[in-house]
Amino acid sequence: MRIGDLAKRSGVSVRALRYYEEQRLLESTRTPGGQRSYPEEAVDRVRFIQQLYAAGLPSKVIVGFLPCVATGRATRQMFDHLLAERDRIATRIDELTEARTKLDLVIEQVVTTGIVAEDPGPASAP
Amino acid sequence: MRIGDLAKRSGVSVRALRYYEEQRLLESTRTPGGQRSYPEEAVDRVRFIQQLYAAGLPSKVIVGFLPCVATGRATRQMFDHLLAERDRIATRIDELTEARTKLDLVIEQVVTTGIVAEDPGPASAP
DNA sequence: CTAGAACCTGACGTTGACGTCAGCTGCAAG
DNA sequence: CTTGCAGCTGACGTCAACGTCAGGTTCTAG
Repeated sequence: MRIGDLAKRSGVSVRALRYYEEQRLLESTRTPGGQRSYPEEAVDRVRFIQQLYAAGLPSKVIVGFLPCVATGRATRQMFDHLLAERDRIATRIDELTEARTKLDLVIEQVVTTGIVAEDPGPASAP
Repeated sequence: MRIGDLAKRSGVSVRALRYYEEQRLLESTRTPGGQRSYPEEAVDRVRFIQQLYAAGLPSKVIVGFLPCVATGRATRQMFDHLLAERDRIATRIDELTEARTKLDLVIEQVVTTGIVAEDPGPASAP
């Protein structure tokens, strides 16, 4: 598969894929002409990388994790790191849940207080 | 309350608070000497801002929301915007949950496959 | 009254994940 | 063969949310 196809199938830009390679997150073989070629599994791998990015992990951390993912083995240090990041994500989920709840409150407030036709202005009495 | 106290109490840096003011997220009165002074509610407000930041909302969007929060009123457009952001956060939560699940799988894999004393190296058979 | 901690503005630096542009090359179709 | 899209490298640009430094002012404890 060529880089443009992988980009479309995984939903990221061509530039992003080259960046991932630069960061050693993604490998490719090359055609005799020097063009990148990817196997099918690359699609899943890119999606996985995107998920970890979305979870707030920087590329250097992801690079450290990929061997564990591939082999199922890890040093003590990497294992602890895995646990720590898992907890960080869990915490993040809690924060987001709280934020969503607060937004829900605001939305409900707006619904019961009323939707206004024009700009409410700088919050003074009519 | 002075800026240093607010920083400690809300857990953000002094620089961040000045930045919030610059972005019109936070107001302050000034002492005759020109120093910022905050009321008690500022602590909650800063925490709220932090939560929205953590949820991935950029400052310009937050600025738009603050009037709704304060007044409970919104234009149709702002209301739709609120709903959209709420959904974005919900989606984000789902993504994070999936990422956590995947990390859990990796962790379990490592636990059952074994923790290794040294660097596992470039993934070859022993 | 004075030392020094806390504050002020203004401006430049940082970081990560790409976007974008330039200039060149590979490759499949007609 | 040539057209032209897709790909290549290299390098600079961007954007947000601050960090940090300089050079000066205000506040407060003693």
